[in-house]
Amino acid sequence: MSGPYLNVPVPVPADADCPIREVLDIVADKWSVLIVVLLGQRIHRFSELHRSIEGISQRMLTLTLRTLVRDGLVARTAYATVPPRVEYELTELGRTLLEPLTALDAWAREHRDDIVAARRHHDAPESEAARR
Amino acid sequence: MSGPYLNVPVPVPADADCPIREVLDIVADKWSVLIVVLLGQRIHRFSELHRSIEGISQRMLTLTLRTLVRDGLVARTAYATVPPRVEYELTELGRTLLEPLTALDAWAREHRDDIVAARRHHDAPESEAARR
DNA sequence: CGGTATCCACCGGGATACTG
DNA sequence: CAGTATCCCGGTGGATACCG
Repeated sequence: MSGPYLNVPVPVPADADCPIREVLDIVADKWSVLIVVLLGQRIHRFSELHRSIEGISQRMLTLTLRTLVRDGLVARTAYATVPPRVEYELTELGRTLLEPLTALDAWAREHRDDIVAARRHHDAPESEAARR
Repeated sequence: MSGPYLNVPVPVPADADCPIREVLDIVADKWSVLIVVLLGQRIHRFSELHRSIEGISQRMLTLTLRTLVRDGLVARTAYATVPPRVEYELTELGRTLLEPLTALDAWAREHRDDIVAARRHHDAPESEAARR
């Protein structure tokens, strides 16, 4: 863990069907990860998700959930009560995704300050020396 | 590792500034992860990246690299030769991102078949019984 | 409550041409 | 070689209204 580069077992991602591109197709959108993470904590009703995810529209919540169900990551259970009640939870497959997502979350927590610092340094007006 | 849910230490992601959303802002686009992964293997010249990432336009490669440099994940080195030569490599910070990305890649490799199966099952014409 | 349906604005991103 | 500049198309996703 001390060499200049981690020896990652990833081949060239430019291939026609490439695992990295596939996983990006699933999670690299605005809402999927947030939903999976929330469902990783407990079962949620539709309206609970709607309230918990600030800024999401009803439409996008529906569409994103539909895709997650289709991909086998989320299970949908509808109860024929009135008013209706629909619950969403992670499937076994969906739960396996929590591990890498948690790693990503941990990375974000550890390095958020570094990123903010990098941005500030980059956006600093021209010369890095000479302050007046 | 056998309970119904992994106990992930992620809080509600709906907060104003939330680590998960921040990391998504960085990697949840079409090209950033592919570039980081390629640079995780070795230094690349601009044209090497261009050839290695199938489907990327010169414009998007430039823009994405610029953002990655700004975020402190990638370092850019230009040599004043003619013709010019520009090399991109991961920074120390960028290399730390390889670990969670590798976890995500491993997940994709392990579960790609499950996802394909889930999709096929979901898209199966109506009734799961009765084949005629 | 948990959706659909419709309309539309925005912008990510491709194609192409040009430059230091 | 490594970009920049311009144009423009299509899909993502928000707002709103309606439905079972």
